[in-house]
Amino acid sequence: MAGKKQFDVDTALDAAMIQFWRAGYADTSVDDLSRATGLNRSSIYSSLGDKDTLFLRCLDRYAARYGEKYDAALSCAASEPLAAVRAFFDVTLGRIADPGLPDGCLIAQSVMAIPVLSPAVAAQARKALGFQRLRLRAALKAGRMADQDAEAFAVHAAAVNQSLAVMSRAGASPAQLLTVVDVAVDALAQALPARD
Amino acid sequence: MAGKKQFDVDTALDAAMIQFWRAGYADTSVDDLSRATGLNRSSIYSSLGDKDTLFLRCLDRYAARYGEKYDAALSCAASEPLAAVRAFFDVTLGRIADPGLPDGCLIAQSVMAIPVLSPAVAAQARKALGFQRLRLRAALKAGRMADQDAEAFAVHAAAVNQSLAVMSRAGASPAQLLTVVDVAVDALAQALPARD
DNA sequence: CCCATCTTGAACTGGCCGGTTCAAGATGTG
DNA sequence: CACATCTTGAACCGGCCAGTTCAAGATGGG
Repeated sequence: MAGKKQFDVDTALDAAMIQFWRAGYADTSVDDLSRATGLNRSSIYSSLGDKDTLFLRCLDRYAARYGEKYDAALSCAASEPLAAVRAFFDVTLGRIADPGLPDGCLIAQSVMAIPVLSPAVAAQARKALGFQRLRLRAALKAGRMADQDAEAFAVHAAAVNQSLAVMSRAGASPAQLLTVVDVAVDALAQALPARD
Repeated sequence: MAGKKQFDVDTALDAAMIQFWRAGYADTSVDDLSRATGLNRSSIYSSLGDKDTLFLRCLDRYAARYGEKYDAALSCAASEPLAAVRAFFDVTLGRIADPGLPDGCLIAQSVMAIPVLSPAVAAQARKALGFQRLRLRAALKAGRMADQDAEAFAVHAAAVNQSLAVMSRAGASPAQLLTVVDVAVDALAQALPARD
């Protein structure tokens, strides 16, 4: 297995991302990454970069992949704010329900570890987290919701979304998480007409 | 400094708790704990136990201290569910606003790290997290709210409360966190009459 | 005054950490 | 076949890790 061909970098990045996602930055060693990707230590350094660089790439990858899904869900129901929020939550619930993926959320988890992360990684995590709220706000405004309402709703929905990561990490059942979403959407539905 | 007297164990436990709270279990070494408490390595082992035991004690300490505050806040406004929920959030906001304490929440942070914690610690973290919801539910039921409404409200408020930990960890301003709470309480207020 | 008691600092162990280097071998090309 | 290219495995480095042990010293009680 040498000469001119290579392993699949994308597959390796996915494996590394899942490892970081499951165990966090601090509790993932280069050896863990080697085992997770099936790559040699040397290959990781030569092809994926050092631990910090690799984590940053995984964070970007995670943000890009699920960011697209959130965008797609929000835009499909852009004209109906409640449906958009529901679709937004469904992306999260779907990801959590996937048995092939770790619980929680790589971004929320990284944010919780900010005091012990490198400045570059911390900044990226903060940025990724903030982007969720901006996505929501943009979608709600696109649904012709008033600016300040869109901001308030986005803040609230983003908050509930983050709590799903915490609760799933604690082993909450899909039914419990669905309850959280239902109550949140219900509360927003009740608040919506009162604000119009 | 020897003979028959001792250092203050409570003070040392507080210092250890804050260290774990700031940096997390994985990123806290016994040396860090030694520095944080001002105690010698030997003294930590002889007086506070090994790292796992000490972390468990800190988790208990955290849960007991803030659990009492949540209970007190909830019971002061037991007859008025919305006021109780508001008082509940105020405890969290107050803790976050305290410059002498780390951001976030030790329990939420520990829950996020469950996959890499020892089973005993993981179970304790899960238990402590679940207790928040039970507190809220009990208080709401004491305020004569219907059982299923109390459960739904408790789930929702606990979720928002967890998200405050994530957001404060990301460096959110007190004003932003207050917005999250305001929107949540507002949404619950809108939903409340509709459910009566 | 003297001794039992407790703390303290330091050293040490065995192991894993992140990171780097290098020779050996597999591979496809000419 | 011969060669250049890339991967691979393994070893090594300095450092930090958790955990343990022990002699020296400070203290208070008798």
